[in-house]
Order: sequence, then structure tokens, then C-alpha cells
Amino acid sequence: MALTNQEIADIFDNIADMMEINGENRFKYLSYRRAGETLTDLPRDLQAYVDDGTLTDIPGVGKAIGDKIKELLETGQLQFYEKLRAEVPETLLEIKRINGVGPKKAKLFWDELNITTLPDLEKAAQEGKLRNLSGMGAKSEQKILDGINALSRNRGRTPIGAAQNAADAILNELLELPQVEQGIVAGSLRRGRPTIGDLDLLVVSDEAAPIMEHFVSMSRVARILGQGPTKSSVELRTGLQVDLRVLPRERFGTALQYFTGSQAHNIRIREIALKQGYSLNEHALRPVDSDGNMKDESEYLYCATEEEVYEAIGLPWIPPEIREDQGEIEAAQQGKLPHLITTDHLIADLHMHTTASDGTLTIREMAEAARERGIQYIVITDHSQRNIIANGLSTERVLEQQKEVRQIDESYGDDFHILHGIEMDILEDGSMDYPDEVLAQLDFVVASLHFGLTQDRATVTQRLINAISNPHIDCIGHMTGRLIGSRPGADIDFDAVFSAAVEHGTILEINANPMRLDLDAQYARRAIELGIPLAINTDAHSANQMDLRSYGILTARRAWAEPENVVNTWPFARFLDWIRARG
DNA sequence: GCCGTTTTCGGCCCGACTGTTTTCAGTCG
Repeated sequence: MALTNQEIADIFDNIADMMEINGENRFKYLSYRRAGETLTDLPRDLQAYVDDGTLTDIPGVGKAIGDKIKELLETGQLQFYEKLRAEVPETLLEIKRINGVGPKKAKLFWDELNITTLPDLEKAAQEGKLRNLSGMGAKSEQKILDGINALSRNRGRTPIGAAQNAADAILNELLELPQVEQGIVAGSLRRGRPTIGDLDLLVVSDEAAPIMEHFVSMSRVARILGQGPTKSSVELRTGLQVDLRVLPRERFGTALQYFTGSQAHNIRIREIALKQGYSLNEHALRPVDSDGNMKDESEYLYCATEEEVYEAIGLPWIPPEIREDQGEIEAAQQGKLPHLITTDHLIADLHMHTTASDGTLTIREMAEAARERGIQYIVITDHSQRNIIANGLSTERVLEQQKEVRQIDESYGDDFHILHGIEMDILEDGSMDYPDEVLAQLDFVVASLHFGLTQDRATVTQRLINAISNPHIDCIGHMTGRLIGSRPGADIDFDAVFSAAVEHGTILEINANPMRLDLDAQYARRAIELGIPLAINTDAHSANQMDLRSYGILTARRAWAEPENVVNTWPFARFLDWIRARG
């Protein structure tokens, strides 16, 4: 069984941590960490790059790391890594994950007290053995105990929907303070990543102290991690970490650019700034002379908007969703940034449920909810018969439902359109849940995996290809079936599935539900490059869930999607032509 | 270890906060 990209990325991340603890050259271990991050976001299996001879075209992958990837793919092991593991106990990496403990402290505990595991460290802290080490004290010791406690509370990254709700609640509370002019979300939430490590909030104000005081004493705060004049960090009772920065209006542009990241994007941006004679930080662009000396403060360039920051270094504004150093900077330099899709472009929703299966509203109620949101046409797609728990429709019921859809559709005249479809299960044995003669009578068929998600890669991939090859099936819904934070998606050969989609012209869905966001951006971007049409669908089971389409838009924007790439932007007549042409 | 419209060698972003220090190292993002 070949190692996955993520498994190899994790190995490189461990290598970086171990080298850092070993005190090795900073730029060396940063290279491994950078490579790990890049591999996580790749749209294809690493083996495919090896086969193409394009492995070292991946940014951050040179000869040394490329050879290590090949060794891992061929043998499942890496000599270099095994040697490191023999030197540095792997359990030290767990200790390094404690907030406030870095490589130096981990090494200190190991060297001085022979501590290599979390329980040993906790015991030593409780017995007061850490405070006597150099650079340590009673406070640091207590911080470590708190940090170990927090480790058991925190369960990794937070899904974007929950993070957004938490951010909204905190910002609304802060906005009630008289000193707060404006509050905005930055960080990976602003970039639309499907999961968020911690919240970065930015507030505009000339008077930071009372804001910081209120922030750290909110009732939802479990622990204060730091509190300063411009930056404070807290841990919420939910385990989520929130960082707040307060800056004056005239620095808002540099601050927002800086705190939005990504780190990789910002490093590139600051390198470009340096070449243009500026040192860029969150406060200003500061002119630097050729000897590297900072000029007088009177010559600092302050930016109230992000546009001014990018303009000052000769670039157009880059949308946050694509700030990942994955080609956006080169595109900006060449004037080739994509014109990303926005929520306003969405005039259709091609996947939703009603009371006929497991939705909460009737066909007409769903239609009204869509109309209120500016949607011009929808497809009703309840579950098919296999999905018994969701009250899936038998072939008789689905044909019966069609009559009702037609009736309601006619009542709207040309104002609004309702098509009739189904979200049909792709069965475990690779067959379809309805016979072709039933599918042929439906306007639009979304085919999805709900069962057998843990089957082996070849089997799941073949099921998807079977669906894509069926001429009555128009769209693949939430392809991997993942539920963020609770269920990994099916193991799929994306290259093979994409090839089939190209051949048959099948639409691939970006499911907008924030627990799904499936296809994820890296795959959606690959699909766009291959010319595969995408759909952004809410899969709504209620009216409120239609508002979740903004998350689908974020994901599509992360995939560099322009309106033309997404069928939900097409006028109704064009969409109708398209489904008729498919027969 | 990676990378190249100033480089195949010599660079590699930048600051806030904490706790321990008597001016700074460690950690974080």
C-alpha cells in the first residue's frame, strides 16, 4: 500500500521538528516543514508527479527532498528518518505541542531530566522539578501544567462554520465597545480554509487597552495566553484559541494584509517589498537604503487599505482566498489573476431536499426560500430508495413527485424555474439505485456515495467511474463523502475519476455545506484546469442551509474558479440546453 | 535544503509577548 501524500507530509513535518530539537540549521528544517505544507495541498498523488518527471517542479521540492519522496514511495520507509528517530525520541514531539514549549525547552527537559514523554513531564512539573532548570521558574512550570491540560481539551482544528460563528459572536461583542471603530476576521478563516487552527481578529481603534481588557475577561474565555498593548491571545471554553490585534485606522491595510497570511504568501510578499526598497511589517512599509539601514520614520509609508499595500510594491490586490503561495504572486506579477466567482454570480442551486425525503420544507417552501435569496432556478433532488434512513424515494414515489414539481413550476411562469431530479445513491456493488429508464425521465441526476465509503480505493473509484459513465447522470455530489472533523472521505484515485469526468462531460459538485466542502479546493482547482464543469450546491435540507452557499463560494474561490467554470452561474436557458443536449 | 529578471553561491520575513533575565532567549504566528 503506497503512502499517501498526507502521510509523507506528516513524516517531513516530524523530520523538521526533530531536526529543530537537534539544533540543526534553521533553513534546513524549515525546508522540510515547507515541503510538508505543500504536499498536503497537492491535487494529485505524489506517484503521479514521479511518473511525469515533475516531482521537483513542486515548489519547495528539490533534489534532496525529491529523492526522499521517491524512497518513501518505493520502500515505504526512509533511512534518513529512521536514523533521526533513533536519535530523537518521537514522544518529544508530543511535548513540543504544548503551548509555550518549543524545541529548546523540549531539549532542555530531555537533556537535564531525561524526560521524553508527556506523563513524565507532567509528573516532574507537579513535583516542582522544572522550576530549577535554567531559564525556567515557577510561572513557566505552571504554564506547562496548564498547557498539558489544554492538550486534552483541544481536539485539533475547528470546522470553518463553527469558527465563523465564534468569530461573529466575539466581534459583535467587541463592536459594542465605544472605542471599537471596526472589527474584521483575518487569518485562515478570512482565506476560507475548511478548518481553522485559531481565530485571528483585527480591530480598528486608537485606544487598545480597554478593548484588550474586555476581550480577555469575556465569559467564554477559559484561559489567557497573553495580553499586551496591541496583541492578546485567549483560549475559549470550546478549546478554540483566539488572537486579537488592535491597530489604528491608518495602519489597517498593512495590518490586515499581515494577519490574513498565509505565512508562505507573506514571506514572498515581504521579499518582493525588500527588493523594492521596503521592509514590510504590520505597521508600515519602511524604506530601507542599499546598506540595509532603515530610513527616518517620517518616510514610512502607511496604508489604510490592503490595495495600497499591494500597489506600493507594484502588484494588484490579491484576493485572500488564493493567498497560499500557490502561483498567485506570479499571476499577479503577470497581470493574470483570475476574476473569481462571487455569491452574486450564483443564480441556481442544483441539489436540495424536501419533506419527501429528509428535508424540513415542502417543494414550494424550498422554492420560496431560494427566490428570497435571489436564486432563479433550482433542482429538487431528494434521496433515492437505498437511503432508507433518509426516507429515500421509491421509483413510484419519484415519478409521483415529478408531477407535483411540474405543477408548482408552472405556477411561477417565467419568474422562476423548478426542475426535477434526484440525489441517487451509487450502490456498494457499483450499480445505480434506479434503473436507466427511471433516470431518463428525470431532468437532472446527482449521483452520490453515502455507503461503503471505507471500501478500497480501486472499488470506490470504479463506483464513481460507473456513475460518471452513465449518460443519465449529470453530476457527482460531495465526491469523497467526508464530514470535516468526524469522518474522513473515501480513498479515491482522483486522476482516474477526473479523466472519466472529462470524457463524459460530467459536472462535479462543490458541496457548500461547511461540514463537507467536498470537492475541496485543491481538487476543484485541478478539475477546472482539466476543463471539468463545477457546480456549487447547498444540499439544503432547510431554508437556512441555503445561506451556506457562501462557504461553497469561498471554496470555489480558493480553487481559482471564475463564473464561467461554475454551471450555477449559467442563465436558465443555457442550463436547459445543456441538460437537453445530454439527453 | 531550496532557489535564481541583481545570484549555481550565498542568501533565506518580521514583530509581539512572556518570563527569565539585568539585556535577552524562547515561542508563536
